[in-house]
Amino acid sequence: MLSNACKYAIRAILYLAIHSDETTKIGVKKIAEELETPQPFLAKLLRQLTSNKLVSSTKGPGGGFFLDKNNKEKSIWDVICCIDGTHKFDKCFLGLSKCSDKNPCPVHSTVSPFKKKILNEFRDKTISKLVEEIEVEGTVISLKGFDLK
Amino acid sequence: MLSNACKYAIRAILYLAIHSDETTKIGVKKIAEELETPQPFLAKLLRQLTSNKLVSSTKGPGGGFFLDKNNKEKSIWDVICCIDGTHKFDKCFLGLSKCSDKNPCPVHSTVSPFKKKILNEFRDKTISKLVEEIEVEGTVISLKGFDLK
DNA sequence: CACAAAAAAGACAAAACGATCTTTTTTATT
DNA sequence: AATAAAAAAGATCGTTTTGTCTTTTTTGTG
Ligand code: FES
Ligand code: FES
Repeated sequence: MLSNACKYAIRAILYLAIHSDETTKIGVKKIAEELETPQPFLAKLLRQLTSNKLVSSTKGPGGGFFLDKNNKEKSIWDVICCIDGTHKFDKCFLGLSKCSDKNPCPVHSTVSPFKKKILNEFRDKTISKLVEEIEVEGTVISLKGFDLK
Repeated sequence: MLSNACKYAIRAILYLAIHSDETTKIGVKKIAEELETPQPFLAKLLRQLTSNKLVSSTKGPGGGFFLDKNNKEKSIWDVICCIDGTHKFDKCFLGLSKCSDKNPCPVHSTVSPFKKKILNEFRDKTISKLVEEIEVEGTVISLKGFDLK
């Protein structure tokens, strides 16, 4: 569904949403370690997010990445648009150029409701709202330190 | 979600399910034209499907691809397993190594139910059942000839 | 048998994606 | 001013995916 890049980006944003603010900035190195993602790759993604106003950053010693008030009002959907673009969600599951109720493919009726619902949730829920949920539900953005067998 | 290859394969199988049988075989050329897919690429995929018993074929003049009784009892899921493998459905939406209710990621609760539902439908519905539906509902596996603006 | 039609097989090319590395710019601290 | 820490920028590399091409094998037909 999403590219690796996009998954890293979303997790990084959530990490920043939880652990950073205007006065607590975090460097790529730390983020990459915590999320167990390739560091230079993540750096590039963070740049892209920063230039699209989804993440804030300051250079120099003590600098790093963080989310400000504005950034926290963005949504997962904004991140997806920024990194992957929307076409994956527009396209038909079987590769027809357009997914539409007008000329549905044979799996349209099973796939389409799902797509719409997820899309709405991703679009409507702000990062800060999502972080609230994370704190309540105890969900997880990294498996670092987990002992999976 | 699915690779291009897999989408082509599914559509090709559905095409064959509708238009072929033991006595009416169809060549790659025709199939590729009707589905508007790259011909040599599709040929390779059909070979793969054939060697996995999802499609039947005969060589020589008058030969071609077709679905026999057995082939029509397979499911979309079988095609996906054959071409893409299952890992895309096992993996977490945000890229955590395992998607599980045990250590859910922040979007697990919105994504997971749908994944399960779709997976079941793909697994349980045979190709022949699906073709029945296609005939009733008038869904479409190619946009060839459609005038989309 | 000779021929032609078709799939089977596999080598090869191009593009997208994933990831790394090096250099430059900015800036806080000494 | 010098230094060092950090992001910004961009060049580069490897792999996977996608797609093409050529050759071989099989087989029905005249
Ligand atoms: S038309 Fe294929 S998923 Fe909607
Ligand atoms: S754990 Fe992420 S989708 Fe299930």
